[in-house]
Amino acid sequence: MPVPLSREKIAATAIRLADAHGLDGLSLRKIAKELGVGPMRLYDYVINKSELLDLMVDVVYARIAEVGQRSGWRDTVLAIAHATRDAALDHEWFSDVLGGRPHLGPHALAVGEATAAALSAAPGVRDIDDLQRAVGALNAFIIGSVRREVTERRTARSTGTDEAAFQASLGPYLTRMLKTGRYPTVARLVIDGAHLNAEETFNHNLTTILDGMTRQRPT
Amino acid sequence: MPVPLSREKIAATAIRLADAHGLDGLSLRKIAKELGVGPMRLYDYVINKSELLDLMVDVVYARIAEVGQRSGWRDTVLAIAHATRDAALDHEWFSDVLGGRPHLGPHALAVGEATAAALSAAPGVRDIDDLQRAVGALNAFIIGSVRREVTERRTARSTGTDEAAFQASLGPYLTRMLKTGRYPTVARLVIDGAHLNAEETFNHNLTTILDGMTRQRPT
DNA sequence: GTATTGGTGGATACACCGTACGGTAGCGGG
DNA sequence: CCCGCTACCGTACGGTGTATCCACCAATAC
Repeated sequence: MPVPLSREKIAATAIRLADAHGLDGLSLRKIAKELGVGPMRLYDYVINKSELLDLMVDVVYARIAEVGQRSGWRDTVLAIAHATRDAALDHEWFSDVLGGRPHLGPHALAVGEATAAALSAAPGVRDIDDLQRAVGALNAFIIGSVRREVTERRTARSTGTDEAAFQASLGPYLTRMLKTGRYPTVARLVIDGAHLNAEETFNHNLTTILDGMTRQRPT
Repeated sequence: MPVPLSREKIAATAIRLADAHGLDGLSLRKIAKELGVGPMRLYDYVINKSELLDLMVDVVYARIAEVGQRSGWRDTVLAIAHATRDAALDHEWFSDVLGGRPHLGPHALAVGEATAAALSAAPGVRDIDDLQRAVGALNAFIIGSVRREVTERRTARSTGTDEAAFQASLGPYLTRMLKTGRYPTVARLVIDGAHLNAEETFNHNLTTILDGMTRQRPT
């Protein structure tokens, strides 16, 4: 009644709900109720739930695209990668769809364009085949990293971070598994390795990959 | 009646159905019907659907683990990576859960152990922090690559591979977008770049990343 | 002024989902 | 022989996305 509803408003409240209760807790009925409207009203603005998801995704990409162009190709790539990671940490559901559907919204395309343009200016990227591989590798790394990190954060939150709660929840099974001695290296990683800073690790690996793929290869 | 049902049998038919109709098309009711049983019978073997998913995932990891140990660390890593990719191409739903939940089944742990053990023998991986980063980078790349490839394959299948069908389905929107001139680099990639062999690209990028992260860095 | 039309918003309905629950039938022990 | 227990199973509930129909109301035609 006050404001007549719109795709933007629907996407915004959908994002709010998804942030709060996850993608599984998101339903058209709840969105409609939040907007004080019957469920079927949403279908005047959106074809189906999948299109609504695309809408939400592109809103997030809009925020990522805001980082804009930096001075050098490398700074641009780093900025986009970190912005993507930040966005996924703010909207964990974003990591659930990352890489799972084609991102064709205008802002997603803008981010893709900025990334590709930056990489095409990198040394070692000589022709379009190089560029395609570089874009693929970079995006693959970002998608995988962000997914892993969000998943880790979720399990950490659900089990509790401290040693005791961890031992109590996954422990009965996982510690038994590790005690078998069949997974010594994994055991060492689990026991010794929880203290690494996530952003630092992300940045470190990102740097390594950029270095690796922009190095001149023997033709 | 004939064979009294078991976790393995349930997982097997669940995998068959998921292969055929995707993860969205998978339901406990359909699995039960396929087994000639009431839906609630499954709950005698499985706590809930999520545990069934974990079961399915670990069956796939069992196949990946079969590649076993190779002579050198590098061959081992390559074999595991390719086996993971192959498994995801055989079971596309696998890519949907890849990285989206902790993989704690025995076979998943075995694969993780083999990967970590191999990487710990790589040059340039000096302490456990290096190892943790290396494992993270590698897994991130694999997860992202496989997801991307499966997604591409799905959209290609749904739109049709040939130029005409592609132009007809995504064309009206995507070609219009690209015609705006705002995404010149993406346009070049889309128009010129479809012919790269997927496995080759995967292998190429994988090699690049392994080279990058096993190179000695200045302390 | 009245009848008709068009379009808009809502309620209802359907098919399906995961899963909680209550009953029943078969079987071992007293 | 009867009782109690256990293992199984059908039914039912609350939820989902979405198609369809219906009631209302404004504006037009006569």
